[in-house]
Amino acid sequence: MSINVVVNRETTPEARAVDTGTTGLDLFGDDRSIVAMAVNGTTVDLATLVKDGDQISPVLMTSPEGLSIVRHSAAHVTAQAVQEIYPEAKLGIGPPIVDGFYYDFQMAPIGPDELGAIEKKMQAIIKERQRFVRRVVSDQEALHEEANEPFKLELIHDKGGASADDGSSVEVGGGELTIYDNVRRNGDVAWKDLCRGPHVPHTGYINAVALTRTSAAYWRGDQRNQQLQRIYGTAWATRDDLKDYQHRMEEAAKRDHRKLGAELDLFSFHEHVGSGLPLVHPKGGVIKREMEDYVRARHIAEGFQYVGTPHIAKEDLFYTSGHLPYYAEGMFPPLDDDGQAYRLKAMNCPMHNLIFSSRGRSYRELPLRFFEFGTVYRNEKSGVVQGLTRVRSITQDDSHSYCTPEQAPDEVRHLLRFVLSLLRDFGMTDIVLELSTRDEDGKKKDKFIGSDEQWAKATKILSEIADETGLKVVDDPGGAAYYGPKISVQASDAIGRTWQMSTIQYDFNQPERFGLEYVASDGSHQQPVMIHSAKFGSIERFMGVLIEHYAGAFPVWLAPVQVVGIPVASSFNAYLADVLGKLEAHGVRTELDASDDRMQKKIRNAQKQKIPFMLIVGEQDAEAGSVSFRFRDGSQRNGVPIEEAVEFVRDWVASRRNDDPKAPTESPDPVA
RNA sequence: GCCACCUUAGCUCAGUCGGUAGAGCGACGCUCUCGUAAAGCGUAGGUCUGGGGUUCGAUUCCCCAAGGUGGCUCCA
Repeated sequence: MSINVVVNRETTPEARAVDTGTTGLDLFGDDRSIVAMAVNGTTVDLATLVKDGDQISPVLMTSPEGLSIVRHSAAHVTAQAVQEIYPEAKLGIGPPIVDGFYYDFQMAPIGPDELGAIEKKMQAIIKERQRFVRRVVSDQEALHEEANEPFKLELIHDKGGASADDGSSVEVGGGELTIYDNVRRNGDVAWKDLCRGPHVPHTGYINAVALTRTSAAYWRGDQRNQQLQRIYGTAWATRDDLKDYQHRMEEAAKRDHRKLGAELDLFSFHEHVGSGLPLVHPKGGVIKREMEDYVRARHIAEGFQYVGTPHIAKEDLFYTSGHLPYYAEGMFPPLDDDGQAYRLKAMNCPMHNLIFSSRGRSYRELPLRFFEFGTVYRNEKSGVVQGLTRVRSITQDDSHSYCTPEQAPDEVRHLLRFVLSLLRDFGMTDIVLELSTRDEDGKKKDKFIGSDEQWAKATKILSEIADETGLKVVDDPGGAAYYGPKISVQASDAIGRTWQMSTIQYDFNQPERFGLEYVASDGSHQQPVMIHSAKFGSIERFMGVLIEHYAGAFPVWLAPVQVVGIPVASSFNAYLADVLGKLEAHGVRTELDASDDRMQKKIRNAQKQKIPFMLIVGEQDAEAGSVSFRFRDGSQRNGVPIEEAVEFVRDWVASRRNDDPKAPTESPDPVA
């Protein structure tokens, strides 16, 4: 194996001791390890990197570890630039994160306008190629050196209390305190920061960095603490990588469901309705209806019974369920009707419980599965609503399975398999499971009800079944519902962002609260276990995710308009209308573009609407009794006899396939 | 809920250092009847998000509200 590296032997004493016999190699590190960081340079054999028994770990700048080091170093340069411009700014923490880094400061609020000046200063620091020099200090020295940095002092006292998003401490670690100095060529220390490291050898390694946004963030992520100003940036090994990243962000913005929702006329929001309350337009309605129809049919096939419940109920019901007071702040305030308080429902389970208990239940009926599209209302805080992915009226494809304790594991297994198969039917295949459990270290223990034994048992069942799927399972301690642990399904969209979709929750509390029971085979009264599950989580969110997943180019079966007829001139309208009529007889959704636009313009419009089939007819097709296809990918299939074309489209629509129709590729040279 | 930023025609955006506004697309009308991503000409369309204040005068400056964007916190 060989890597590309560049040399500077003066970085550390350890590095100086290594003579690799090559040029262009930069070594840096600390007492425990020496690291060679590679950039685009000459190729060096790794064997030459071992000297006098020292093992040198090579880090490619483009590797995850290398990028993380580069980003963390970029965070330092950001902080250095900020303190040069705003000397009163106090340092929080500055860890690397996915695709970049941030640094928190206590300072007057800044906005995007200030970022340009900071970036300019950073470029100057980078140009100076200031060396990052690691220094081990005693607690006393650290306290003395960081006397002007109150947040760092707090970290020194706590020895590493602050953690980055990934849970690791970036400031303090390994049992000893270290300070990194940024040293100029002439030996002056330009800046320093309490930091665990490691860092790149010098600031010149940070050659592709950009500040991206500002924000406020609570010190140590706790709402009770003061808010600091956070500056986010992105950094990459090369400028090309940075450009690629920026390009990816632009592409992601293009498929933003909020933008596509307007462009494709799927849904809208109106300030007179309220934040987070979507209005579904006819074309969005088609998608919603197709989703619901399919999901309803699948549920019925899987043994669920379709039920219906009202949107409001007397407040007492939610006290019985425990949602009040546990979930009070997520619910809308009470509606008063002559002294009787009603609430908009924030969940469907209490009402399903009442259907269960409406008559005596036998063990022979179990598992009993109720399902509905229940719209629930959650009073999300003003800052959190976002497009369709975070709304205040949520249509859940909600089901509750009531079963005997013995049946519970199989029911969970059944539900999980069902959920995964449904997601696959919608083209979502990149799936990660999350196991949300009670917070065992007790910080929020009062948020959960039930005995330790119940929790342990339920958690064990879910954990084992999650593992059975062979999918990646991520732990989410403290993320459980108040009544029990849950498995949630995170699906990735086409550009790799993950979204929480489905959820399967094990509930031993509500059956007790509602006094649910069934008569067992021995005549005794027993309490069922209840399993909540939502397959899409919310129809709205899933629709938003689907829009982004397909970038608006829905598979044929979901496309609001499946076929558009485009006449070359208006004299072919009647001919096309006839063809479209044949398709509609098979349930195909069609439109005829009879506008005054040129054919080219109509194609452009259909293309922008991402309609899967364009049927084009001019004189040639009209005379031949045929039509010509143009597919979304731009490919064509011309002169197709009408009957064949109708059959082709009909079959495609009926198949619910998720791939995209296109012209058959030419067979590769049949004669030769 | 917190911080920053944003809100001008249906959409995307100019503009006014305080003197009540403009383009492109879209819509509508007319002409053209055309073979695979934008024909030409014309017309209509705005209490410059809402309310209050400062001012002779506010779309522009200040305050409040609503809605949105990016984060934080939260998310059954």
